[in-house]
Amino acid sequence: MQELRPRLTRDERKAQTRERLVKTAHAMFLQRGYHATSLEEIAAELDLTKGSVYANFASKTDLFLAVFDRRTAARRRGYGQAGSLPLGLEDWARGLARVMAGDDPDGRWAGLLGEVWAVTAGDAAFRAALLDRVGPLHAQIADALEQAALRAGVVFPYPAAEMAPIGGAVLRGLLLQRLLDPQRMPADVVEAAFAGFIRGMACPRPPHSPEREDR
Amino acid sequence: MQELRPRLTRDERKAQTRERLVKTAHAMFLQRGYHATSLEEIAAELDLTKGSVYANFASKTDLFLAVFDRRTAARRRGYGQAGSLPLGLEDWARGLARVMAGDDPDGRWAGLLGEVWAVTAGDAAFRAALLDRVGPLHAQIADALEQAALRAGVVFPYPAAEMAPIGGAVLRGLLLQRLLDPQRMPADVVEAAFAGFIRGMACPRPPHSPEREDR
DNA sequence: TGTACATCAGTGAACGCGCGTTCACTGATGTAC
DNA sequence: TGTACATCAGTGAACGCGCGTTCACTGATGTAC
Repeated sequence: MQELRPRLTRDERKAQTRERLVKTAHAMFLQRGYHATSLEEIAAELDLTKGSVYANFASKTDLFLAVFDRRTAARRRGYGQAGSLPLGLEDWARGLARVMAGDDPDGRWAGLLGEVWAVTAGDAAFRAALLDRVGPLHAQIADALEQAALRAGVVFPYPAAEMAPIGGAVLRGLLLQRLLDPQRMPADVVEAAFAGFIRGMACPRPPHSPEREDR
Repeated sequence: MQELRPRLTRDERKAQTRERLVKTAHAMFLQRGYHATSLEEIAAELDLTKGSVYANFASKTDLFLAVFDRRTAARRRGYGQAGSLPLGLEDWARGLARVMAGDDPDGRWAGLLGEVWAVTAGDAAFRAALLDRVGPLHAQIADALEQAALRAGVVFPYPAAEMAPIGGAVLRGLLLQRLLDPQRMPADVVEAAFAGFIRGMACPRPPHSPEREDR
Protein backbone atom coordinates (compact mmCIF):
# COMPACT_ATOMS: atom_id res chain seq x y z
CA MET A 1 0.00 0.00 0.00
CA GLN A 2 1.77 3.06 -1.25
CA GLU A 3 0.41 6.52 -1.76
CA LEU A 4 -2.59 6.08 -4.02
CA ARG A 5 -2.86 9.68 -5.11
CA PRO A 6 -0.32 11.04 -7.52
CA ARG A 7 1.98 13.66 -6.10
CA LEU A 8 0.42 17.06 -6.62
CA THR A 9 1.68 20.51 -5.97
CA ARG A 10 -0.10 22.44 -3.27
CA ASP A 11 -1.84 24.60 -5.86
CA GLU A 12 -3.04 21.57 -7.77
CA ARG A 13 -4.32 20.03 -4.57
CA LYS A 14 -6.17 23.15 -3.61
CA ALA A 15 -7.68 23.44 -7.06
CA GLN A 16 -8.75 19.82 -6.82
CA THR A 17 -10.38 20.39 -3.43
CA ARG A 18 -12.17 23.42 -4.78
CA GLU A 19 -13.39 21.47 -7.76
CA ARG A 20 -14.65 18.63 -5.58
CA LEU A 21 -16.42 21.06 -3.28
CA VAL A 22 -18.19 22.68 -6.21
CA LYS A 23 -19.17 19.32 -7.65
CA THR A 24 -20.48 18.04 -4.32
CA ALA A 25 -22.29 21.28 -3.58
CA HIS A 26 -23.93 21.11 -6.99
CA ALA A 27 -25.24 17.63 -6.35
CA MET A 28 -26.41 18.35 -2.82
CA PHE A 29 -28.03 21.68 -3.68
CA LEU A 30 -30.00 19.90 -6.37
CA GLN A 31 -31.04 17.07 -4.12
CA ARG A 32 -31.96 19.00 -1.01
CA GLY A 33 -32.09 22.66 -1.90
CA TYR A 34 -29.80 25.57 -1.13
CA HIS A 35 -30.93 26.48 2.33
CA ALA A 36 -31.38 22.91 3.48
CA THR A 37 -27.84 21.96 2.55
CA SER A 38 -25.28 23.12 5.11
CA LEU A 39 -21.66 23.79 4.37
CA GLU A 40 -20.76 21.23 6.99
CA GLU A 41 -22.65 18.50 5.15
CA ILE A 42 -21.01 19.40 1.86
CA ALA A 43 -17.55 19.27 3.40
CA ALA A 44 -18.30 16.09 5.34
CA GLU A 45 -19.24 14.37 2.10
CA LEU A 46 -15.59 14.78 1.12
CA ASP A 47 -14.20 14.07 4.60
CA LEU A 48 -13.36 17.71 5.02
CA THR A 49 -14.48 20.26 7.57
CA LYS A 50 -16.51 23.31 6.73
CA GLY A 51 -13.48 25.45 7.38
CA SER A 52 -12.07 24.15 4.12
CA VAL A 53 -14.97 25.78 2.33
CA TYR A 54 -13.77 29.12 3.59
CA ALA A 55 -10.26 28.44 2.37
CA ASN A 56 -11.75 28.21 -1.13
CA PHE A 57 -14.82 30.46 -1.12
CA ALA A 58 -15.73 33.72 0.50
CA SER A 59 -19.20 32.61 1.53
CA LYS A 60 -22.01 30.23 0.82
CA THR A 61 -23.36 32.46 -1.93
CA ASP A 62 -19.89 32.56 -3.45
CA LEU A 63 -19.88 28.77 -3.50
CA PHE A 64 -23.24 28.84 -5.24
CA LEU A 65 -21.89 31.18 -7.89
CA ALA A 66 -19.09 28.68 -8.51
CA VAL A 67 -21.71 25.95 -8.87
CA PHE A 68 -23.59 28.12 -11.31
CA ASP A 69 -20.43 28.74 -13.32
CA ARG A 70 -19.55 25.08 -13.42
CA ARG A 71 -22.99 24.17 -14.63
CA THR A 72 -23.16 27.01 -17.11
CA ALA A 73 -19.82 26.05 -18.62
CA ALA A 74 -21.02 22.50 -19.14
CA ARG A 75 -24.35 23.66 -20.59
CA ARG A 76 -23.03 26.24 -22.94
CA ARG A 77 -21.48 23.63 -25.16
CA GLY A 78 -24.78 21.78 -25.43
CA TYR A 79 -26.74 24.93 -26.12
CA GLY A 80 -24.24 26.02 -28.67
CA GLN A 81 -24.57 22.75 -30.52
CA ALA A 82 -28.34 22.54 -30.28
CA GLY A 83 -28.74 26.22 -31.11
CA SER A 84 -26.56 26.28 -34.18
CA LEU A 85 -27.85 23.21 -35.99
CA PRO A 86 -29.18 24.19 -39.42
CA LEU A 87 -32.75 23.14 -38.72
CA GLY A 88 -36.16 24.53 -39.42
CA LEU A 89 -37.67 26.67 -36.70
CA GLU A 90 -39.80 23.87 -35.28
CA ASP A 91 -36.96 21.38 -35.02
CA TRP A 92 -34.60 24.00 -33.74
CA ALA A 93 -36.97 24.94 -30.92
CA ARG A 94 -37.60 21.31 -30.03
CA GLY A 95 -33.88 20.58 -30.04
CA LEU A 96 -33.08 23.45 -27.69
CA ALA A 97 -35.93 22.50 -25.38
CA ARG A 98 -34.81 18.87 -25.44
CA VAL A 99 -31.31 19.79 -24.37
CA MET A 100 -32.55 22.02 -21.57
CA ALA A 101 -35.15 19.53 -20.42
CA GLY A 102 -32.53 16.80 -20.47
CA ASP A 103 -30.24 18.90 -18.31
CA ASP A 104 -32.91 19.40 -15.68
CA PRO A 105 -34.82 16.14 -15.74
CA ASP A 106 -36.89 16.83 -12.66
CA GLY A 107 -36.93 20.60 -12.54
CA ARG A 108 -34.62 20.72 -9.55
CA TRP A 109 -32.27 23.20 -11.13
CA ALA A 110 -35.11 25.55 -11.99
CA GLY A 111 -36.36 25.20 -8.44
CA LEU A 112 -32.92 25.81 -7.02
CA LEU A 113 -32.55 28.99 -9.05
CA GLY A 114 -35.90 30.19 -7.75
CA GLU A 115 -35.02 29.38 -4.18
CA VAL A 116 -31.63 31.03 -4.32
CA TRP A 117 -33.15 34.06 -5.92
CA ALA A 118 -35.72 34.32 -3.18
CA VAL A 119 -33.37 33.57 -0.32
CA THR A 120 -30.80 36.11 -1.44
CA ALA A 121 -33.26 38.88 -2.12
CA GLY A 122 -31.71 42.06 -0.86
CA ASP A 123 -28.17 40.90 -1.55
CA ALA A 124 -27.59 43.35 -4.37
CA ALA A 125 -24.04 42.21 -5.07
CA PHE A 126 -25.24 38.65 -5.51
CA ARG A 127 -28.10 39.65 -7.80
CA ALA A 128 -25.70 41.59 -9.96
CA ALA A 129 -23.25 38.68 -10.07
CA LEU A 130 -26.02 36.33 -11.14
CA LEU A 131 -27.33 38.66 -13.83
CA ASP A 132 -23.79 39.05 -15.16
CA ARG A 133 -23.62 35.31 -15.60
CA VAL A 134 -27.03 35.01 -17.24
CA GLY A 135 -26.25 37.65 -19.83
CA PRO A 136 -23.85 35.64 -21.99
CA LEU A 137 -26.20 32.68 -21.95
CA HIS A 138 -29.00 34.82 -23.26
CA ALA A 139 -26.74 36.33 -25.86
CA GLN A 140 -25.90 32.88 -27.14
CA ILE A 141 -29.54 31.88 -27.35
CA ALA A 142 -30.34 35.19 -29.04
CA ASP A 143 -27.71 34.48 -31.68
CA ALA A 144 -29.02 31.02 -32.35
CA LEU A 145 -32.60 32.27 -32.49
CA GLU A 146 -31.67 34.96 -34.97
CA GLN A 147 -30.04 32.46 -37.27
CA ALA A 148 -32.94 30.06 -37.01
CA ALA A 149 -35.36 32.88 -37.81
CA LEU A 150 -33.34 33.87 -40.86
CA ARG A 151 -33.30 30.31 -42.12
CA ALA A 152 -37.02 29.97 -41.58
CA GLY A 153 -37.83 33.32 -43.10
CA VAL A 154 -39.72 34.63 -40.09
CA VAL A 155 -39.47 37.58 -37.77
CA PHE A 156 -40.38 37.98 -34.12
CA PRO A 157 -42.22 40.87 -32.51
CA TYR A 158 -39.21 41.57 -30.29
CA PRO A 159 -35.52 41.73 -31.19
CA ALA A 160 -33.62 38.52 -30.57
CA ALA A 161 -31.89 40.00 -27.52
CA GLU A 162 -35.29 40.42 -25.89
CA MET A 163 -36.74 37.18 -27.16
CA ALA A 164 -33.99 35.14 -25.51
CA PRO A 165 -34.89 36.00 -21.90
CA ILE A 166 -38.57 35.58 -22.73
CA GLY A 167 -37.98 32.15 -24.20
CA GLY A 168 -35.74 31.28 -21.29
CA ALA A 169 -38.50 32.30 -18.91
CA VAL A 170 -41.03 30.11 -20.73
CA LEU A 171 -38.70 27.14 -20.57
CA ARG A 172 -37.88 27.76 -16.93
CA GLY A 173 -41.54 27.84 -16.07
CA LEU A 174 -42.10 24.56 -17.84
CA LEU A 175 -39.15 22.96 -16.07
CA LEU A 176 -40.25 24.32 -12.72
CA GLN A 177 -43.58 22.64 -13.24
CA ARG A 178 -41.75 19.32 -13.34
CA LEU A 179 -40.80 19.85 -9.74
CA LEU A 180 -44.44 20.09 -8.76
CA ASP A 181 -45.86 17.42 -10.94
CA PRO A 182 -43.13 15.31 -12.51
CA GLN A 183 -45.35 12.81 -14.25
CA ARG A 184 -47.35 15.33 -16.19
CA MET A 185 -44.45 17.28 -17.60
CA PRO A 186 -42.28 14.80 -19.49
CA ALA A 187 -39.61 16.05 -21.84
CA ASP A 188 -41.77 15.80 -24.92
CA VAL A 189 -44.41 18.07 -23.41
CA VAL A 190 -41.74 20.62 -22.59
CA GLU A 191 -40.54 20.39 -26.17
CA ALA A 192 -44.01 20.70 -27.62
CA ALA A 193 -44.89 23.66 -25.44
CA PHE A 194 -41.70 25.54 -26.17
CA ALA A 195 -42.00 24.81 -29.88
CA GLY A 196 -45.57 26.05 -29.69
CA PHE A 197 -44.40 29.26 -28.09
CA ILE A 198 -41.78 29.84 -30.78
CA ARG A 199 -44.26 28.95 -33.51
CA GLY A 200 -46.84 31.30 -32.10
CA MET A 201 -44.42 34.20 -31.83
CA ALA A 202 -43.03 33.83 -35.32
CA CYS A 203 -44.57 35.86 -38.13
CA PRO A 204 -43.75 35.40 -41.82
CA ARG A 205 -41.18 37.97 -42.82
CA PRO A 206 -42.94 40.72 -44.79
CA PRO A 207 -41.68 40.58 -48.37
CA HIS A 208 -40.62 44.22 -48.39
CA SER A 209 -38.48 43.93 -45.26
CA PRO A 210 -34.77 43.29 -45.62
CA GLU A 211 -33.10 40.38 -43.86
CA ARG A 212 -31.84 42.74 -41.22
CA GLU A 213 -33.22 46.08 -40.31
CA ASP A 214 -30.77 48.87 -41.04
CA ARG A 215 -30.43 50.91 -37.93
CA MET B 1 -62.31 58.01 24.77
CA GLN B 2 -64.49 54.98 24.79
CA GLU B 3 -63.85 51.56 23.37
CA LEU B 4 -63.04 52.10 19.74
CA ARG B 5 -63.55 48.54 18.64
CA PRO B 6 -67.05 47.16 18.43
CA ARG B 7 -67.87 44.46 20.94
CA LEU B 8 -67.09 41.09 19.39
CA THR B 9 -67.64 37.61 20.61
CA ARG B 10 -64.56 35.60 21.39
CA ASP B 11 -64.99 33.57 18.22
CA GLU B 12 -65.31 36.67 16.09
CA ARG B 13 -62.23 38.14 17.70
CA LYS B 14 -60.24 35.01 17.09
CA ALA B 15 -61.38 34.86 13.48
CA GLN B 16 -60.39 38.48 13.09
CA THR B 17 -56.95 37.83 14.53
CA ARG B 18 -56.54 34.87 12.22
CA GLU B 19 -57.55 36.96 9.24
CA ARG B 20 -55.14 39.73 10.16
CA LEU B 21 -52.32 37.24 10.63
CA VAL B 22 -52.97 35.77 7.19
CA LYS B 23 -53.12 39.18 5.58
CA THR B 24 -49.95 40.37 7.26
CA ALA B 25 -48.13 37.12 6.50
CA HIS B 26 -49.17 37.45 2.86
CA ALA B 27 -47.70 40.92 2.60
CA MET B 28 -44.51 40.09 4.45
CA PHE B 29 -43.90 36.83 2.62
CA LEU B 30 -44.19 38.72 -0.64
CA GLN B 31 -41.88 41.48 0.46
CA ARG B 32 -39.15 39.47 2.13
CA GLY B 33 -39.68 35.84 1.25
CA TYR B 34 -40.92 32.88 3.22
CA HIS B 35 -37.80 31.86 5.04
CA ALA B 36 -36.64 35.40 5.73
CA THR B 37 -39.92 36.33 7.40
CA SER B 38 -40.15 35.05 10.96
CA LEU B 39 -43.37 34.34 12.78
CA GLU B 40 -42.28 36.80 15.44
CA GLU B 41 -42.06 39.62 12.91
CA ILE B 42 -45.47 38.80 11.50
CA ALA B 43 -47.04 38.83 14.94
CA ALA B 44 -45.15 41.95 16.01
CA GLU B 45 -46.58 43.78 13.01
CA LEU B 46 -49.98 43.35 14.69
CA ASP B 47 -48.71 43.93 18.24
CA LEU B 48 -49.09 40.26 18.99
CA THR B 49 -46.58 37.63 20.06
CA LYS B 50 -45.67 34.66 17.99
CA GLY B 51 -47.53 32.44 20.40
CA SER B 52 -50.72 33.84 18.92
CA VAL B 53 -49.75 32.32 15.60
CA TYR B 54 -49.86 28.92 17.22
CA ALA B 55 -53.29 29.59 18.66
CA ASN B 56 -54.49 29.94 15.06
CA PHE B 57 -52.21 27.75 12.94
CA ALA B 58 -50.49 24.45 13.44
CA SER B 59 -47.20 25.57 11.96
CA LYS B 60 -45.53 28.04 9.65
CA THR B 61 -46.36 25.92 6.62
CA ASP B 62 -49.96 25.82 7.77
CA LEU B 63 -49.97 29.61 7.88
CA PHE B 64 -48.60 29.65 4.36
CA LEU B 65 -51.39 27.39 3.17
CA ALA B 66 -53.87 29.86 4.65
CA VAL B 67 -52.12 32.64 2.75
CA PHE B 68 -52.35 30.58 -0.39
CA ASP B 69 -56.06 29.99 0.17
CA ARG B 70 -56.73 33.64 0.80
CA ARG B 71 -54.94 34.64 -2.34
CA THR B 72 -56.50 31.90 -4.40
CA ALA B 73 -59.99 32.87 -3.32
CA ALA B 74 -59.39 36.43 -4.38
CA ARG B 75 -57.88 35.39 -7.70
CA ARG B 76 -60.46 32.86 -8.67
CA ARG B 77 -63.05 35.54 -9.23
CA GLY B 78 -60.73 37.43 -11.54
CA TYR B 79 -59.76 34.33 -13.47
CA GLY B 80 -63.35 33.30 -13.77
CA GLN B 81 -64.27 36.64 -15.26
CA ALA B 82 -61.28 36.87 -17.56
CA GLY B 83 -61.59 33.24 -18.56
CA SER B 84 -65.25 33.26 -19.43
CA LEU B 85 -65.46 36.39 -21.53
CA PRO B 86 -66.73 35.52 -25.00
CA LEU B 87 -63.59 36.60 -26.80
CA GLY B 88 -61.51 35.28 -29.62
CA LEU B 89 -58.60 33.07 -28.66
CA GLU B 90 -56.04 35.84 -28.90
CA ASP B 91 -57.96 38.30 -26.77
CA TRP B 92 -58.92 35.61 -24.32
CA ALA B 93 -55.29 34.60 -23.80
CA ARG B 94 -54.19 38.20 -23.45
CA GLY B 95 -56.96 38.88 -20.96
CA LEU B 96 -56.04 35.94 -18.78
CA ALA B 97 -52.36 36.85 -18.90
CA ARG B 98 -53.21 40.45 -18.08
CA VAL B 99 -55.11 39.46 -14.99
CA MET B 100 -52.37 37.15 -13.78
CA ALA B 101 -49.62 39.63 -14.56
CA GLY B 102 -51.58 42.33 -12.77
CA ASP B 103 -51.89 40.13 -9.72
CA ASP B 104 -48.15 39.59 -9.52
CA PRO B 105 -46.73 42.87 -10.73
CA ASP B 106 -43.14 42.13 -9.82
CA GLY B 107 -43.09 38.35 -9.88
CA ARG B 108 -42.83 38.10 -6.12
CA TRP B 109 -45.67 35.63 -5.83
CA ALA B 110 -44.15 33.35 -8.44
CA GLY B 111 -40.86 33.61 -6.59
CA LEU B 112 -42.51 32.89 -3.27
CA LEU B 113 -44.15 29.78 -4.66
CA GLY B 114 -40.81 28.59 -5.96
CA GLU B 115 -39.09 29.26 -2.67
CA VAL B 116 -41.74 27.55 -0.59
CA TRP B 117 -41.70 24.61 -2.90
CA ALA B 118 -37.94 24.30 -2.58
CA VAL B 119 -37.80 24.91 1.16
CA THR B 120 -40.51 22.36 1.93
CA ALA B 121 -39.12 19.66 -0.31
CA GLY B 122 -39.52 16.41 1.54
CA ASP B 123 -42.61 17.55 3.41
CA ALA B 124 -44.95 15.19 1.61
CA ALA B 125 -48.05 16.31 3.46
CA PHE B 126 -47.41 19.89 2.47
CA ARG B 127 -46.78 19.02 -1.16
CA ALA B 128 -50.04 17.13 -1.26
CA ALA B 129 -51.90 19.99 0.37
CA LEU B 130 -50.54 22.42 -2.17
CA LEU B 131 -51.36 20.20 -5.12
CA ASP B 132 -54.90 19.82 -3.79
CA ARG B 133 -55.27 23.56 -3.88
CA VAL B 134 -53.80 23.97 -7.34
CA GLY B 135 -56.12 21.40 -8.86
CA PRO B 136 -59.34 23.46 -8.83
CA LEU B 137 -57.51 26.45 -10.26
CA HIS B 138 -56.29 24.39 -13.15
CA ALA B 139 -59.73 22.93 -13.65
CA GLN B 140 -61.18 26.40 -13.95
CA ILE B 141 -58.57 27.45 -16.48
CA ALA B 142 -59.13 24.23 -18.37
CA ASP B 143 -62.84 24.98 -18.60
CA ALA B 144 -62.27 28.46 -19.85
CA LEU B 145 -59.69 27.28 -22.34
CA GLU B 146 -62.05 24.66 -23.69
CA GLN B 147 -64.76 27.21 -24.26
CA ALA B 148 -62.40 29.64 -25.90
CA ALA B 149 -61.14 26.88 -28.19
CA LEU B 150 -64.69 25.97 -29.16
CA ARG B 151 -65.51 29.56 -29.97
CA ALA B 152 -62.36 29.94 -32.02
CA GLY B 153 -62.79 26.63 -33.78
CA VAL B 154 -59.41 25.25 -32.83
CA VAL B 155 -58.09 22.21 -31.02
CA PHE B 156 -55.00 21.71 -28.90
CA PRO B 157 -52.58 18.82 -29.01
CA TYR B 158 -53.38 18.00 -25.38
CA PRO B 159 -56.73 17.83 -23.62
CA ALA B 160 -57.72 20.99 -21.80
CA ALA B 161 -57.04 19.38 -18.43
CA GLU B 162 -53.41 18.95 -19.46
CA MET B 163 -53.13 22.24 -21.27
CA ALA B 164 -54.06 24.20 -18.14
CA PRO B 165 -51.01 23.23 -16.06
CA ILE B 166 -48.79 23.73 -19.10
CA GLY B 167 -50.16 27.19 -19.69
CA GLY B 168 -49.90 27.93 -16.00
CA ALA B 169 -46.28 26.87 -16.08
CA VAL B 170 -45.56 29.14 -19.03
CA LEU B 171 -47.16 32.08 -17.28
CA ARG B 172 -45.38 31.33 -14.03
CA GLY B 173 -42.06 31.27 -15.82
CA LEU B 174 -42.77 34.62 -17.40
CA LEU B 175 -43.80 36.11 -14.08
CA LEU B 176 -40.76 34.67 -12.34
CA GLN B 177 -38.59 36.41 -14.87
CA ARG B 178 -39.98 39.70 -13.62
CA LEU B 179 -38.32 39.03 -10.30
CA LEU B 180 -34.93 38.80 -11.96
CA ASP B 181 -35.29 41.56 -14.46
CA PRO B 182 -38.34 43.69 -13.76
CA GLN B 183 -37.80 46.28 -16.47
CA ARG B 184 -37.61 43.85 -19.32
CA MET B 185 -40.76 41.92 -18.53
CA PRO B 186 -43.59 44.43 -18.43
CA ALA B 187 -47.16 43.21 -18.48
CA ASP B 188 -47.57 43.60 -22.22
CA VAL B 189 -44.63 41.31 -22.89
CA VAL B 190 -46.13 38.69 -20.59
CA GLU B 191 -49.40 39.03 -22.47
CA ALA B 192 -47.76 38.82 -25.87
CA ALA B 193 -45.69 35.81 -24.91
CA PHE B 194 -48.60 33.91 -23.42
CA ALA B 195 -50.82 34.75 -26.35
CA GLY B 196 -48.04 33.56 -28.63
CA PHE B 197 -47.88 30.29 -26.76
CA ILE B 198 -51.64 29.77 -27.07
CA ARG B 199 -51.59 30.77 -30.72
CA GLY B 200 -48.74 28.42 -31.45
CA MET B 201 -50.39 25.49 -29.73
CA ALA B 202 -53.75 25.94 -31.42
CA CYS B 203 -54.48 24.01 -34.61
CA PRO B 204 -57.51 24.58 -36.82
CA ARG B 205 -60.14 22.01 -35.96
CA PRO B 206 -60.12 19.35 -38.68
CA PRO B 207 -63.42 19.57 -40.59
CA HIS B 208 -64.29 15.92 -39.97
CA SER B 209 -63.83 16.14 -36.21
CA PRO B 210 -66.86 16.73 -34.02
CA GLU B 211 -66.97 19.57 -31.52
CA ARG B 212 -66.21 17.13 -28.76
CA GLU B 213 -64.56 13.80 -29.05
CA ASP B 214 -66.93 11.01 -28.11
CA ARG B 215 -65.16 8.91 -25.58
C1' DT C 1 22.10 17.26 -1.13
C1' DG C 2 20.94 19.33 3.14
C1' DT C 3 19.15 22.77 6.33
C1' DA C 4 16.38 26.57 8.12
C1' DC C 5 12.66 29.16 7.43
C1' DA C 6 8.13 30.65 5.12
C1' DT C 7 3.74 29.57 3.37
C1' DC C 8 -0.82 28.20 3.57
C1' DA C 9 -4.68 24.39 2.89
C1' DG C 10 -7.26 22.52 5.98
C1' DT C 11 -8.53 21.83 11.24
C1' DG C 12 -11.53 22.15 15.03
C1' DA C 13 -13.51 24.74 18.34
C1' DA C 14 -15.98 28.70 19.50
C1' DC C 15 -18.99 32.62 18.46
C1' DG C 16 -23.20 34.86 17.75
C1' DC C 17 -27.43 34.62 16.20
C1' DG C 18 -32.22 33.67 14.97
C1' DC C 19 -35.61 30.55 14.36
C1' DG C 20 -39.89 27.32 14.98
C1' DT C 21 -42.12 25.19 18.52
C1' DT C 22 -43.78 24.22 23.29
C1' DC C 23 -45.98 25.18 27.55
C1' DA C 24 -47.50 26.84 31.98
C1' DC C 25 -49.94 30.74 32.80
C1' DT C 26 -53.37 34.91 32.71
C1' DG C 27 -57.32 37.45 32.52
C1' DA C 28 -61.12 38.66 29.73
C1' DT C 29 -65.13 36.34 27.88
C1' DG C 30 -68.72 32.94 28.09
C1' DT C 31 -71.92 29.75 30.54
C1' DA C 32 -74.84 27.54 34.05
C1' DC C 33 -77.76 28.15 37.60
C1' DT D 1 -79.65 40.45 37.90
C1' DG D 2 -76.03 38.18 40.26
C1' DT D 3 -72.59 34.66 41.34
C1' DA D 4 -69.38 30.83 40.69
C1' DC D 5 -67.08 28.31 37.60
C1' DA D 6 -65.22 27.00 32.81
C1' DT D 7 -63.08 28.21 28.63
C1' DC D 8 -59.50 29.65 25.81
C1' DA D 9 -57.05 33.54 22.89
C1' DG D 10 -53.04 35.33 23.56
C1' DT D 11 -48.61 35.87 26.69
C1' DG D 12 -43.87 35.44 27.54
C1' DA D 13 -40.22 32.79 28.60
C1' DA D 14 -37.66 28.82 27.69
C1' DC D 15 -36.13 24.97 24.79
C1' DG D 16 -33.51 22.81 21.37
C1' DC D 17 -31.34 23.21 17.43
C1' DG D 18 -28.55 24.27 13.40
C1' DC D 19 -26.39 27.45 10.82
C1' DG D 20 -22.71 30.70 8.57
C1' DT D 21 -18.65 32.73 9.81
C1' DT D 22 -14.23 33.53 12.31
C1' DC D 23 -9.77 32.43 14.00
C1' DA D 24 -5.72 30.64 16.25
C1' DC D 25 -3.40 26.76 15.11
C1' DT D 26 -0.95 22.61 12.62
C1' DG D 27 1.84 20.13 9.76
C1' DA D 28 2.83 19.07 5.13
C1' DT D 29 4.64 21.49 1.17
C1' DG D 30 7.53 24.92 -0.95
C1' DT D 31 11.57 28.04 -1.12
C1' DA D 32 16.14 30.17 -0.34
C1' DC D 33 20.64 29.47 0.38
